Amino acid sequence: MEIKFDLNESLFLKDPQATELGRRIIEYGIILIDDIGFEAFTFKKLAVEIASTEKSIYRYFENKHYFLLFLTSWYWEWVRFLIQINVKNIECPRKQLKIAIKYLVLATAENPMNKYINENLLHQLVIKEGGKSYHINEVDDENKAGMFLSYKSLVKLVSDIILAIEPTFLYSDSLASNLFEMANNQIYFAEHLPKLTSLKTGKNMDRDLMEMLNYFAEGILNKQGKKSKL
Amino acid sequence: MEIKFDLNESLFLKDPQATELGRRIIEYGIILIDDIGFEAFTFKKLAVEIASTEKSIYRYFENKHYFLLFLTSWYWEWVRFLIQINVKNIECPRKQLKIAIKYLVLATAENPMNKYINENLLHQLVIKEGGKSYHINEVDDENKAGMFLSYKSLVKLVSDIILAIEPTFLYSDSLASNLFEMANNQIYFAEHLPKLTSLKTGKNMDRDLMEMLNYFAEGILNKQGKKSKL
DNA sequence: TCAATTGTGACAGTAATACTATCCTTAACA
DNA sequence: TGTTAAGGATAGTATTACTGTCACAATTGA
Repeated sequence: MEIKFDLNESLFLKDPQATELGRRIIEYGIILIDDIGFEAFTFKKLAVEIASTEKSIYRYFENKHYFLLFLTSWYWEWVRFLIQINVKNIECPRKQLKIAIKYLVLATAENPMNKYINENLLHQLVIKEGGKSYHINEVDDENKAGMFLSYKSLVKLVSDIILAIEPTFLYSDSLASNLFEMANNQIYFAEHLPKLTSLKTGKNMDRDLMEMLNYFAEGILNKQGKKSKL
Repeated sequence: MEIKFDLNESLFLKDPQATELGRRIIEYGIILIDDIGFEAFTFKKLAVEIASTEKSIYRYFENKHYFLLFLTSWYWEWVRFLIQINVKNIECPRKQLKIAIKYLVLATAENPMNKYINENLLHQLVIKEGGKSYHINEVDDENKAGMFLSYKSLVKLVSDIILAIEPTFLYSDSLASNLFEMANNQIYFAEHLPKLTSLKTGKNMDRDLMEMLNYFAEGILNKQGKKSKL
């Protein structure tokens, strides 16, 4: 099976999802960045890996930063897709939020849907390198060009669920974005800087993280929501 | 006035706080990174800026990554210092947490204490580039070498306050680190990706952010803490 | 007070990075 | 059968991220 997202066209020069070479760039690009890190990653190294040339990769992406942005956008689209289809037939918004949290934590742990995208590796990549896609000097220009639309729609989806739970809640966007940022951060900390988190790596990490995020979200929402719940 | 922190010695080759040139490297390094961003920043450009040479800067720092780590560590030490002295004579841990939140938000907005470090710019730098200091492939080695001790002690300080409020709380480390990450992130979003946050830029942003963080922290802690509060 | 050390600048050099340009081959398509 | 597009081969450039050597001035210490 294969899934294709309509990503913002500023992200690439030629849609890599549409050609054999493009898909190999994505597939082995993810593997290589995961392996050596985004700083050490170059199109030259990737070209050698897939037995192609630097120039050919430059025909798809202007530079490695846009490539990273493409990968993270694909990931965000994928998480949004998963949340959307799993939330569709649930009426209770509190249950919807639980489901959203579930899929933002283990988006990739189940049901790999693509021949050429390893969603697990991609999740690891977003955890480690995702922030670098928007912590850049050119953020305002790129934002104007629509390069962050995928992340914004994902946050909006969850923010709307939060508002359905508590329509007068003042911080729905912040809570939504923080759930994503926190999830990825706490996983990263657990794996590399364990003093900075209460999460422990291991078999139950995903489940524990889901519990933690639910606990936080419930606490924050109940504060104000008490009246509407009773 | 001047303040000097004892930072981990792995962070530099020669302590830049101790010499005139070292202090100029710090002063203009912060300005330059703020201006052009960490990716475009090079020791060559900084050398031109301060009318020195690339080689001289390399005598203080192995590379620009260690320089960033030095700056962020300095910042974390500074925030910890501020929280510590302002919390000292307060007994109520809930008030202590409020104070911690206050200083993590506007650490630098008041009382600039250094001739050669512009704490405001440094805060902006940490907001934009801070995550890059530990989202790197070498994180485990550098962690072993003690390069992240400053951030860890800061998180521990706040985590302990949280535990004083609610000794049975399971997520004190995660809540503490998330308060820092969230604060910086939400400011960055407000300034560059406003769809991702409920914060608005402007005169009241700091105050609003403090309120938001307090609201979140209280909600999360009250959940369990209710019994001990009544 | 002379010698040794330290800190810095001047300059040179290198491998890798981040591209850009040109040309050629092959496959596809019309 | 002629035309176009995709990709490979090769070359070239400015910049980056360093390392090495030497010279000089100021400080230190014996």
